[in-house]
Amino acid sequence: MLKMARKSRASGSSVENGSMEKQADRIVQTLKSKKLRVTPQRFAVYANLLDRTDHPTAEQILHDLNQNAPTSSQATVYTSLQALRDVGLVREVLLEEGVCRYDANIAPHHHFRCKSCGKIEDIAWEQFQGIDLQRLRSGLKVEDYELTVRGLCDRCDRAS
Amino acid sequence: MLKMARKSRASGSSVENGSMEKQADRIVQTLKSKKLRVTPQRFAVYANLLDRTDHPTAEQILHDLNQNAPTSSQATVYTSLQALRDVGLVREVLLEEGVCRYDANIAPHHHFRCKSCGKIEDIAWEQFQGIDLQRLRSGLKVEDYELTVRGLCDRCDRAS
DNA sequence: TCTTAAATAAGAATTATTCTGAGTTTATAG
DNA sequence: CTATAAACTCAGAATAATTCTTATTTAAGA
Ligand SMILES: [Mn+2]
Ligand SMILES: [Mn+2]
Ligand SMILES: [Zn+2]
Ligand SMILES: [Zn+2]
Repeated sequence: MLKMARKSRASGSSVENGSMEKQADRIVQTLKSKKLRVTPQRFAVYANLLDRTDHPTAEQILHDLNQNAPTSSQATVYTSLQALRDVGLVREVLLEEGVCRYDANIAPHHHFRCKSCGKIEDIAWEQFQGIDLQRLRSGLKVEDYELTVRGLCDRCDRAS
Repeated sequence: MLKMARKSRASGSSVENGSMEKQADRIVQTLKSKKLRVTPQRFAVYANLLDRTDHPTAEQILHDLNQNAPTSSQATVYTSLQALRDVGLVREVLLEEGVCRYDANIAPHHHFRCKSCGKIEDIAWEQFQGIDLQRLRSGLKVEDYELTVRGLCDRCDRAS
């Protein structure tokens, strides 16, 4: 069970290229910098999330990780996600009722969700500069904000 | 069980004032206009939601309605909310993981959520005019959007 | 290498929501 | 004012997502 993380840190086998190793090292350093122990399960969850941009659910991550060899239990995927969220390495994205999605992109950004296929896409922060939060009711102290845009993605728009 | 809706339509008793009646009539008309049958339970759910601005959960509505006499079952509160949402008379507000809140304010508006006490407050649509959706990646067809602002409310800001 | 606080995992528990099916009610048409 | 049929309600069962419990294992520092 430990193999994977070990392997990523040890100098790789024949087919592995250097960039994957470097990425693994970066993940290890990131976790350590947050005082999180580097376990194979936690590593796998975070690496998986960093590797995708589709804002998966816990269930989808679990399925993806265990699709070949068993890697993490359900409970561990949930607690890994909580730990990663608690230290600010991942955030949750709430756009549908009863569905909690996760995102390793912690830079401020907005989201677009296709009403037809459910696809979620990041919108760069710079896309919406003009937002003037000063005009909010006085008394409210703003810490952060985010825009949610809904509509049709390319594919679904064409199909309809 | 039927009493409440009947009473609201019949010419009122001694203590009732006219505006409550008118409000009840308006609700009845609104439901009819959406081709929803006017049942006491559905009326109660919608009236309750129109009467508050705190974006309650289904559970909170249920509790509120049944606090004196039994009014609606849990299943009925859920299906009433679904029916009201399906015809566009209420919308759901998703700001916390695993919590679905409801809102009878269907005019476009934004939300503020206090990170400390969880209070949710509406932000008028006009507050943020400057948002330029044209700058979105071409290919995405925008249908609507909403801003979520997080921070501290008056009370929590003062207390901290 | 030793030590131990932290993490994992299987399965039970909890919680929110939906489903089922039998009985009731609303709205309408005669 | 009835009769009728589709729509609705409700109790309780079912489902699904997430959390909890606890015994066992492990990462990482001394
Ligand atoms: Mn994102
Ligand atoms: Mn609102
Ligand atoms: Zn789509
Ligand atoms: Zn507050």
